[in-house]
Amino acid sequence: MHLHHPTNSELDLPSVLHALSDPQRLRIVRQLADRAGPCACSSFGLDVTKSTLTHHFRVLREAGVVSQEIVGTSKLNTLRRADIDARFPGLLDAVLVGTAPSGDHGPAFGAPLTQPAAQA
Amino acid sequence: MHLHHPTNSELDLPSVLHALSDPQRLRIVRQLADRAGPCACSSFGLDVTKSTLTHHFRVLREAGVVSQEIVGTSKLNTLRRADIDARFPGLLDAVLVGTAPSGDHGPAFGAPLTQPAAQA
DNA sequence: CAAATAGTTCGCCGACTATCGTACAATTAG
DNA sequence: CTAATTGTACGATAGTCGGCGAACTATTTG
Repeated sequence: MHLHHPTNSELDLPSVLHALSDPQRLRIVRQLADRAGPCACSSFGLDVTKSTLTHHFRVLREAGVVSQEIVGTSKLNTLRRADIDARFPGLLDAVLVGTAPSGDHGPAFGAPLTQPAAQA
Repeated sequence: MHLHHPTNSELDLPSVLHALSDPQRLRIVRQLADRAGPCACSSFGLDVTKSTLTHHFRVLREAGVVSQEIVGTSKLNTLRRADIDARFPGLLDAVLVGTAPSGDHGPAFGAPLTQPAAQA
């Protein structure tokens, strides 16, 4: 099953900005940038259910912000940094700077990397 | 009547990105950047009604992207470039580069860049 | 096989969005 | 005073969005 990823030249500025305009997705992108390696969807400590998580990752992928690869039962996410930089130079850096932990209500994503619901 | 403008430190990244994630508003911002001077709402050649225009300018103002000043029957809009640059360095430049006329259906109204008010 | 793990899919909800049209207000020009 | 110009306010409408839960698929592991 091939997940659809927009090509480099298909990247659309309004779509990318929209993908980045949600706080949850912004947290995902910042963590992805910090970690600089593929991460499973469930490893971001977001306080939303799995289905909502699926939704956000699809928005990010369809806008071309992340790429996803299925490995086992996981879907590994990678920031498409080079592609976005090539098409919209400086955009990602600016967004990441503007999302710096200082001014952010940090979710302190050190502890609860588990789903809020769906377990007991 | 004082229009509400968020202060510099009230600028919120998701809100700004959301304001910029609409094609019409992106056109407004690009033109504002090109002209580098206050312009009335109706001088952007957008193919939407006046009420829709009012809506878009309100979104831009409430996100802190533009400032508005009432002069006569007009409302003059200015890009809050310095404020945005201070809070989110590089963001506006990146967005403006990514909005270059190449990929846009250029409005091509090179003529009426005149300010309706303030002179005659 | 059975259980656990990781995501997906679907339907639903409430809230918001972009758009319109009509009616209105305020200022400027004749 | 009477237009004309510029924008606002107020619905209304069709659509999107973020969120949930429940049921499902697929893979890995005991």
